[in-house]
Amino acid sequence: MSFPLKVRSVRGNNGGGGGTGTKCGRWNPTVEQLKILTDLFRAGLRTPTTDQIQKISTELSFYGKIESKNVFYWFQNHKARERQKRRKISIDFDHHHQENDYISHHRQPSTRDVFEINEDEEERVIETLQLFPVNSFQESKVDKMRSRVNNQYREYIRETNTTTFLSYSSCGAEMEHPSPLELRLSFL
Amino acid sequence: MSFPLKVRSVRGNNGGGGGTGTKCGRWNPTVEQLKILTDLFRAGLRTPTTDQIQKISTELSFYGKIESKNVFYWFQNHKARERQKRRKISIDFDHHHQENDYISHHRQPSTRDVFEINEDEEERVIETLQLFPVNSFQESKVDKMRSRVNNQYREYIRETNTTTFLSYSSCGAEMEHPSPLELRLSFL
DNA sequence: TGCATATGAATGAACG
DNA sequence: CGTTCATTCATATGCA
Repeated sequence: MSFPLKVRSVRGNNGGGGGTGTKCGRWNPTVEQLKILTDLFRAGLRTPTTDQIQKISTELSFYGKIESKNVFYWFQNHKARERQKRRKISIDFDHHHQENDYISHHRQPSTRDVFEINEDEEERVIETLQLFPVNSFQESKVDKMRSRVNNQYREYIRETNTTTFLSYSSCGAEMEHPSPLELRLSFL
Repeated sequence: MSFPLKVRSVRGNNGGGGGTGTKCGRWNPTVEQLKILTDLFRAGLRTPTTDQIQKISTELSFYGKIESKNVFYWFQNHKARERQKRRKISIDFDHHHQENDYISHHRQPSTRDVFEINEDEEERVIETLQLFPVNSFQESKVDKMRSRVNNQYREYIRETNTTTFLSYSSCGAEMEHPSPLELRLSFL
């Protein structure tokens, strides 16, 4: 089903111990966090940059304990699973081989197969996000640089901190929790 | 939470398939292999040369199926992830509560840092390893090779074809499986 | 209760 | 080397 309609039971204890559970096991997003993440994803964000991850993390930290790695993993997983889902579906669709015998022995339940074909269709990945107006004119430049910078300018990078966009005017200091997507996107 | 200390589970059916899994998919280090690799890493080894890779691989093959490329990738990944882990620590301070001054941390995100995953403290990188006396006399050659080696494994492969690095004349062509770290290091 | 599933986390492999 | 992708591991969770 599209995205978790499951309302993670609100474990109230998101304060001290871990926010994810009683014993600080693994992070478990709160509904607010999940909504924001999902919104961002639906808006086209797939592979946030480091700064984006940081900002998202910071923003989400208001709603509960979270680390940037959680945001990182979330996007990685979400993207991967969307891809995987699509892939399986297509295979199942055009190939459609039902090898009954093949499944002879127990297959490991660990392997996730995908079953749901339904999906509230996502927007195609927006190639050039316009979500980040501040960076807009620089973003493409940065993007291009990102991949090749490391070859020759490895040492340089430190200096060429291209990110000269500090325009989170409303980011953080004392922010309400903006509900609207628009507002959320703005802090990036 | 340190980390799960997952003893790579039962996939280990090291018999038929491939030693790494039922389907011989990708390599999965056995605990012994992992320990040796980790030891070497902790001892300061970061970017093994081609022959070192060969020797390590040979050594590890006793404990299970392994190819040299696995060793190559392992070090690449381990090094990269250690770095990104460390890099992240600097900015992922507690941001549970917003600082009023957002610019407090300025650190140039080289490209994409990720996060911190805590882990047992690593030894500092030993600048000049003395662990590998055998190669000492051909230091320069090794140095030259080194830059090529770490580009891509393909290049690494190419390298192995054209290079005359069969220089483990007296260095453990066939060996027992030494357990102690000292012994392990010696075969390099 | 026990399995199926959803998903956080980890890591092998590989790309640019 | 930094980044990204694919697959797997490990849990949490939902349901019958």
